[in-house]
Amino acid sequence: MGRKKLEIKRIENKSSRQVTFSKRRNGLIEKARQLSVLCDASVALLVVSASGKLYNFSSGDNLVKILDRYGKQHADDRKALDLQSKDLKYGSHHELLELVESKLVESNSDVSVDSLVQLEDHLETALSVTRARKTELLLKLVDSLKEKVEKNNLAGAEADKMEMSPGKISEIIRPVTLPLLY
Amino acid sequence: MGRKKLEIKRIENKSSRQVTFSKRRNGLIEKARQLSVLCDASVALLVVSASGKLYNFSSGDNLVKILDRYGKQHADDRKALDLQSKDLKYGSHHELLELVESKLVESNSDVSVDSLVQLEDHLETALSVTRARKTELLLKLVDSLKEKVEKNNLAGAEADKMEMSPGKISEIIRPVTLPLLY
DNA sequence: AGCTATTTATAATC
DNA sequence: TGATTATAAATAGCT
Repeated sequence: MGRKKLEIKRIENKSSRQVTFSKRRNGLIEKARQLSVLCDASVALLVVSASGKLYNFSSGDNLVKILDRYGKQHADDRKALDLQSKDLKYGSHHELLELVESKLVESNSDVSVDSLVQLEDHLETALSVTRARKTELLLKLVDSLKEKVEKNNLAGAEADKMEMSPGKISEIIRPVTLPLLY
Repeated sequence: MGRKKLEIKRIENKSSRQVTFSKRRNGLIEKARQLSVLCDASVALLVVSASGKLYNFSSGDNLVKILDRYGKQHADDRKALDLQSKDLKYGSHHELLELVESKLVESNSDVSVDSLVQLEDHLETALSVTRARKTELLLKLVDSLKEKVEKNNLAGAEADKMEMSPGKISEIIRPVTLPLLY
């Protein structure tokens, strides 16, 4: 929808790829918002640029607000954060599945099966939104730690006793994450 | 972009809401696909209609293929499915966080912090895609259980010894899921 | 599900 | 970046 028809394949020119990314990302997020409002649907959208920046949208504002409360309560506390995500993430989902299965084998109603399938979808979407929100909380945690490090550098100034280059840190961490990324 | 300008608020007429949902959902998914291709970005999109049907898109095809291998190996086996999602879900993410924190407090390099932040984003996106895929596997599981139930009904035909209405099943399950959904 | 009149999104350009 | 504008796309209202 521009001056020329654009083929849908990777844009080779780096700067126009970036410009297009920025425009289309905004457009996509706006479309997602519109769909959720117009049609009363739950929408969760995650976009990560090639350079690694995260953008997201989710229609689950109620959920986000509740998670915010949790997050503020425990603020910078790592242990509390873990507890929260663990609680929200697994227990109930697993329980629900146990229930779904045990009830399914006992039931012979198509309608009930369909409603269970729908329920699972809702639950999974809610969990996805929850997890996206968790990312945001983790990013804030990282930022606050980063601030602390910067303050230490200004104050103590004897900070390079254990300095590590970006390269080295990457080497340590990539082996842990790669099996998940492919 | 239609015959009339449409305000962005819930469409009250049920059938036009449904039609609009169908059209715009397709449009949104196509846009998501285009963004991922044009700009080399990772995109994950989840849409759940008001009636509970799930539609999703993710650019993580490599990931999906690997998960398919896992899924086929264990096919209909519930225990294996749980093990799989647990393995993919928590261990490495948690380990990564431990590493990130311990290295952050020891490091004073902005660059390394940024690269870690990016790494976390990538990881979280990959996990989100993984979880979306898990939903699909769970849905297949439910379907296969449903089939089994149907077969039992055809064969044995003494199946209503423990029948349960849709309403009753909902009552049992909602209390478990609601705290997550709001 | 198809069909257009319109509205939107956006590619090129500045 | 940010604004402009000519065009391509998406889609609202009908059938």
